[in-house]
Amino acid sequence: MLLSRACEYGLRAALYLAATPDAGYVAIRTVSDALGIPYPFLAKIVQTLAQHGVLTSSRGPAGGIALARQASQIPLREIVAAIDGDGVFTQCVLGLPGCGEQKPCPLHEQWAPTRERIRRMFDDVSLASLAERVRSDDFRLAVLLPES
Amino acid sequence: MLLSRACEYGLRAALYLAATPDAGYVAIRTVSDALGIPYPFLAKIVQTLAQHGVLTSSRGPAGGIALARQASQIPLREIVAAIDGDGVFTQCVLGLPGCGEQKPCPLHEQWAPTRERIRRMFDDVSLASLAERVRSDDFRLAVLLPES
DNA sequence: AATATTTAGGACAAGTGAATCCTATTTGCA
DNA sequence: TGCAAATAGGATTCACTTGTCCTAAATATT
Repeated sequence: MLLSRACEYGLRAALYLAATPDAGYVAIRTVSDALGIPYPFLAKIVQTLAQHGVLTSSRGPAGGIALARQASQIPLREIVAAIDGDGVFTQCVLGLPGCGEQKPCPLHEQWAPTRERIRRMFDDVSLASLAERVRSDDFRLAVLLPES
Repeated sequence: MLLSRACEYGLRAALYLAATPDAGYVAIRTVSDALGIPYPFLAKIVQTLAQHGVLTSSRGPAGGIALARQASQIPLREIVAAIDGDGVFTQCVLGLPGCGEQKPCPLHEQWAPTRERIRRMFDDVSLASLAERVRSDDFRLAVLLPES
């Protein structure tokens, strides 16, 4: 698994927010119901994203969560880094600490450019670039679409 | 983390065997000592690799483990698949089951080719293509080189 | 002011991966 | 044949991720 489950949930929730036209606060419960994610777990995850400045939140009635910035200003990498850290984009594929140009592992030469491509994908793709797809019915964020 | 720790250990052990000139059976203890991997854990991992036909093993004195085939005939992917399964090469980055061309997730278009590149790297690189590097002193398989 | 609604956050429980332990079995050698 | 050395495999422990629960704090509405 490239990303932890928490990270998958966090990305899907952020994409849901980016695709929601209104843009006011959305209750976590609404998101967890729509995406089929356990509510208490998602609440923890968005809390982390709020602490890292990806989301803002408000308590009370009419409260909920919202993107902290325009969706075009939030690359996917920021969400991954907030939840899983940036190890996916930086670490040795064999898990050797300090693997780099000086003392590389035998796979470094092949892995470094591959890893770079992964990083570039998460850097270049923003929530905005995917929001339109989410809104269309040809793509999905949940295992089964909410209403059938 | 792309690969589980068990998988990292398995790859390093297989690379160690591929780089060992002799090619007789090597004791698991020898490998675990050389690479700084906990012996009982590595014993389990190589057991899995033997069950999948990547390694052969022999008990008793002068026993140990050895590559089941020529190193050039063992792509890295086979080792990864034996330990972690092939989910890394096939699954949706958002964890959505059945994500594919029909009902893709919003990231599918970007992820599919990236994932394909990862797969190709593990398919194209064999143990043999790395063995020479391991033998040289410019690459390393352990956190600290055994003898200093 | 009181109340209902919602997030914040700590503590807890369950499940999975990482690592260990112990016994059985195989094998080479004296 | 007996012994020592090594893997095989099941059971167990430990740690971390996943998921739940409960109380506190904030906020909108009446």
